[in-house]
Formats: sequence, C-alpha cells, structure tokens
Amino acid sequence: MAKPSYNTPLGMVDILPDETPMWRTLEQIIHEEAAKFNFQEIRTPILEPTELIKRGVGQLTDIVTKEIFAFQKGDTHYVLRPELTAPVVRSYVQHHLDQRGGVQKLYYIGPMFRAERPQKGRQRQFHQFGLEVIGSADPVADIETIAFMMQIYERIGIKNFTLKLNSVGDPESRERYKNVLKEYLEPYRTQLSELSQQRLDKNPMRILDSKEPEDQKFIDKAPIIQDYLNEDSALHFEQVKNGLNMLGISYILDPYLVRGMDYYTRTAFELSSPDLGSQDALAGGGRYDLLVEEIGGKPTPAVGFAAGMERLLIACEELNISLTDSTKLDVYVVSLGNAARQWALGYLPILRAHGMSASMDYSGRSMKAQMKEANRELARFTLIVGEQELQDEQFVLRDMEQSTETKGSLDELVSLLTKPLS
RNA sequence: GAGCCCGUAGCUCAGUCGGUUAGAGCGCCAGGUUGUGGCCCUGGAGGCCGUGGGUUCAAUUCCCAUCGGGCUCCCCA
Repeated sequence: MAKPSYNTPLGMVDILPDETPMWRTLEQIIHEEAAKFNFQEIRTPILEPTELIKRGVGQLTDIVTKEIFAFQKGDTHYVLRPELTAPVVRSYVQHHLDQRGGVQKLYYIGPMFRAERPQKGRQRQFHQFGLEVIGSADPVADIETIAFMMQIYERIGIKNFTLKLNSVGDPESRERYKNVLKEYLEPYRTQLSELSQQRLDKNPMRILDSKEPEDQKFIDKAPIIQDYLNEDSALHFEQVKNGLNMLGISYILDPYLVRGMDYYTRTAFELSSPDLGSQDALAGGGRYDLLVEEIGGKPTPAVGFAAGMERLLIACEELNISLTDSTKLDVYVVSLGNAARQWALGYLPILRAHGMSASMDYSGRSMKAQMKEANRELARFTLIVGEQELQDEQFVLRDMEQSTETKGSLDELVSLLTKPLS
C-alpha cells in the first residue's frame, strides 16, 4: 500500500507564504478604498440555508441548478455560499439594519464556492470582494458603486478592460419586453440551441446572453430593452450614464448584457479584461430592487457588485504588476556558542519591544549558516554575539546591505537601529 | 455533463527507437574561510520515472485501466 497522500480538494488551492503578501496588499487596498467611500465591512457565515440561495439567486440559474455545494445535517439543508449578495441581504433583513436609518453601505471580502470544472480563472473555492448599497433607489448609488469598483482597478494599475453597461428594466418594463422578445423568437424556436429553447419558456432574456453560435443571428436582430423601458427606468438609466460620463468612467452600452443572477433590475454591468484568457469577467453587478422583499424584508431598492480576486491577481501577473511589498527582517541575531545563544533568545523580546522585527537561528548551526539564513530572510542587520562580546559588552552590528560593521555597546547599537534608515 | 493535453528529484524540465548504477539547471545541506551572507569552486542529500495490471528474457520507456493535474465548451468572479 502506498504512503498516505492528501491533497487539496479539486479546484481548491493552498495560498502559500510566497503568495500571501500580495493577497494582503490587495485586501488592504480594498479596506482603504472602502473607508474612503465610507463603506462598512460585513462578514457572514460560509454556510447559508439552501432555501435562501435558491430564492435569492434564482431557481433556474446555473449557480443553483449545477454549481452548488449542498449538504444536510439533521433536517437542515445548507450550501457553501456561491455569492454574497443574497447572504448580505439576509443579514440586512435578519438584523433589521433598515432600522438604523439611512442607506446601508456594506462591503465584504471572502471565499465563495461553486462546484464547476476548474480551469484558468475558475476555482471551486475562490475569493470575491464586493459591496452592497441597500436602501437607495437613487442613481447616485449605482454610480458610486461602479466608481468604487473602478477605483480598485485604477489604484492597482489595471487599465486594460471593458465596462459593459445595460439596463434590464423594472418589472413592468421587463414584462413588456419579455413578451415582445418571446413573440419575436417564437417563430425561430426550433432553430435555437437546445438550451435556448428551454430558456424561451422559462427566462427568455437569458437567451440574449447565449454564446451558442446558432443563436447569434437571432440575437443580433432581436428587439432591445431600451425601447421598452418605462419613463422611470429610462430616466434612471440616463442619470446613471450621465453620472459615469461626469466622472470620466467610460463604458460601452451592451443591450444584450443580462447576467446570470435572477435578481437584477435596471442597471446591470460587467467588467471584463482581455488579459484573463477564457474566463474574462473581472467583476459584475447591478441593481436588485426586488431581492430584499423576495427574501422577506420590506420592499427596499439596492445595488451592488462582486469582483473576483484571483482574476484580479491573474491580470496583475499578466501586466507585470507586483502587489508584493518586500517585508524585510530588521535584525537577525547571530550567536556563537551556547551562552550567546541563550543571551540572544533573551534579547529578541527587547528588540521587538523597540518595534523591530527580530529573529535568530532555531537549529544550532554554524555562523556561516546563520549568516546565510539572515541573507535569505533579507535581514537589514545582523547582530553578532559570541563569548567575547558578552564579556566585553561590546557587540557587532553588521549592515547586510552596506556590508559594514559597527562595534559598540547595546545602547549605542540600538540607537543606531531605531534611527530612521536611509 | 462533454472534449483535448500532461504525470521523471523540492521546482522547471531533459532522457530512454525496451537493456546493467535515470540526468541537468535552480533550490537545499556541508566544506573551501576552526567568528561573517550575497559571487565563485568542490562535495553531498534527495527519484519504487503517479498507481495497478498486461506484453516481454527484460518496462521509467510499449499496451490497457485507474488516480491526479492542466486547458477548453456551457456559464460565471
């Protein structure tokens, strides 16, 4: 029998110490920008009731029909959350956040789960950041949501992308449009892809999103929703576009952008990048004015987006953008002999109390090996301690970048260390 | 759910038209410098050639299966 061997589950990865710095940098950027926009962080459980996701995301969506990790404990059915809009709204309703007054401006960062075949830019556990503005129907909310999303990419330096924008209308506009669309497509029913034939009955607008070649010629000539928006929705869309124009955020109008979640109303948008390969969506979102009520709250308008963090990092790699801040070690204490080693162990806390990062050999190795390790850890200084130094209370501080050494008392050397480095 | 590709050292990859002890670069460890890193030199450790079966005198190499991984379609972050 072979040695036991364990791996991460399919489509899930370990984020190793080489990679965590860029994740932390990205997370920090998100937190900082969210603070500038006055958004507050929300954290919700990894598990949610199956019913919430089914109702929230939509029974017929791909996410619900084939991508959910579901399990049961006793009589309770759970899923690993596949997205966070429905859970955040659940939390909003559960904790009566509407009673706090004003508009809730929430953001989140965390892992999501979808049981798909993994490929580039697609994992079964992946990470999203996003935000939800709950309680405002005003176009300003849509505009700020998109502006925040763009600000993250702007700050990181990703500029090669396309922002697609559409309005999928309010229920009234949408109902009218659906009927028109259905009427238009019905004569071609048998010529549509198999999938789209099913959509024709259940959710005809999703046909617009189809990438099946046989559907394309019908989509190209299909009526567009803009012509069927009622006055309110048309005005809302105009105001969103005007706001984006004013902010200098460029976009292209895509009347066939529908998106995969059922809850979207009015504004829908998607950010895609040519640097990602096949899975090219960096982020997407829109308005969901019906979801809060659908989940059990009062009718409450809302808008939000979600962005894929792995995809953002892939784009960074393609563009040679480094998010890795070089975290250096301030002092590595090199010790020779047992007495010196004990002394070093006792001295580390003092260095740390001065605000420095400090480390030492954990293996009882030679001086040369310790110097090599100090070098590998990118130590700025080594403090060299042997029997002689302990006796004379004169220590050697080696600047590893300059390759220079200073001899002196601990007080003298520490004052050197705590001076701002050039 | 379907298709294509790939599994040889920690990593990136050679190689074997089937034939004794399977290689390189990088990395790791040690020595060259009995108290000094990065460069250089020398040496060392580290592989059941993914796993199981078949063909064969002989399989890491050929065949089959299986497991693992990557990419693609659909759809999404």
